[in-house]
Amino acid sequence: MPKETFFNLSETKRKRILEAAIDEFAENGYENSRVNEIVRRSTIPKGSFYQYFENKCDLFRYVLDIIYKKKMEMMTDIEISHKELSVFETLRIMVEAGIKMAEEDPRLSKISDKLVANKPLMDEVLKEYAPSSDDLIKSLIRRGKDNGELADWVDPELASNLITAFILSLSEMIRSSNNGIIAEAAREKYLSLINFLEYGMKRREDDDSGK
Amino acid sequence: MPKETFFNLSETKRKRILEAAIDEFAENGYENSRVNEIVRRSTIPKGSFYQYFENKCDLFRYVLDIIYKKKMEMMTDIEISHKELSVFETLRIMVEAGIKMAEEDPRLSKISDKLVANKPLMDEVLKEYAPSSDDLIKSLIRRGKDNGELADWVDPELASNLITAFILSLSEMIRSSNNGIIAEAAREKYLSLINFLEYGMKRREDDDSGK
DNA sequence: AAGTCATATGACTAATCAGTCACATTATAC
DNA sequence: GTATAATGTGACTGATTAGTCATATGACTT
Repeated sequence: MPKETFFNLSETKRKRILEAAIDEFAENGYENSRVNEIVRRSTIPKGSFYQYFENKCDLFRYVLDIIYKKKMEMMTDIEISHKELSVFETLRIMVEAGIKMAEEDPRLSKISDKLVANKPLMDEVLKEYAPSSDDLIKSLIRRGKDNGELADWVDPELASNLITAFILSLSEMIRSSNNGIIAEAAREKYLSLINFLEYGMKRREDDDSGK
Repeated sequence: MPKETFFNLSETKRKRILEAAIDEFAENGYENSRVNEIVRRSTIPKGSFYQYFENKCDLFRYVLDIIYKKKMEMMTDIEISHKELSVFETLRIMVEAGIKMAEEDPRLSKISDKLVANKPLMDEVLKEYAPSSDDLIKSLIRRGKDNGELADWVDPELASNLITAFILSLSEMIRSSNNGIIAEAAREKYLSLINFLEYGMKRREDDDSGK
């Protein structure tokens, strides 16, 4: 968490610093982002940076926190943790929220994508957010298998990797199309791909599929 | 390509340098690998390194070349470019070759996985290996759509991303299981996942699926 | 006006790189 | 044996980092 001094700053200055940080993290990911650059872009002296933040990591985690809260905010009205929803309904909601994020501020979705793609860093961060070693999607899959929604042959580890990967690649497609029309096409692709996954993974009455 | 001086070296020394480089690249990927470390591990002076190679990139591309040739070698007996094979038969062969690689030398498969996961670097490298901007899998998908093997709704870009991602995650699973028995389980998962993809993506007689 | 405190500042340190270069050693030629 | 060329060598350069610190500024207190 940033120091008190940061929160004592005027909103405009705080915004300026955050914008610079988000730009830098979105462009380069955590490891390749440079404090010097954030400092240059937000026109604050380097010394001040370390008055506001413990270190680079401190600022990064703060940005992640903002992203996390924004994503959660976008999902609240649909009450994602509600048990009644099926695995794929939940996925559809998560995907819709992701698209909304990517449209609203592509930089934020880029930062989380870059994080998810960086396995060791992601594991580090997950330790804080998720008590178990499971991420959101993996636990969703587990629940689906437990309540018989998903076919027996589905491997939670593998399926969640697959789903994560496909969300990532779609998210990238949306971002690379700064054109709203193409983004609409990507939304359709998202949903058709979830249909595809549902079609392949759901448990059937005469269950023996996939194997 | 390494300089002539490198190829004039005794085989043991050349091996030692290559082993050190493969270790380093597998552990850290291209960008985070350090020439200093390669030099230290292979107990050659830094100056000599630059007598043998133009620069770090020169050595990396040479290692990639070795990996590429090894992978091709593993696929030759099955003649992958043969037109008769279906998309998913080809995929199965590629996956089998990938598993063989990962078992034989996990470091090599780790290097290529790290490369594939690094989009900008991968694009750079692809320019040299693939004349078009398509990688192997994307052109495979295109062929499958052209000859009516795959359903109309399949998007080549998306499908190849998806397949690449799932091969990556399985490859990682195999590597993380240094146990042969678990590797065998992963092989089964690989194949069942290709079945799953085939099941979902192939064109049906009464075609309207997935959409 | 003097004192006290939080904040501002940018030159500085120390580490880590890739890559170079002047000089040393060894092999080859005559 | 001496000249010439090829190789070996590690200290060095220059760039780029994250993070520090001594000092300056300004605001508020008495």
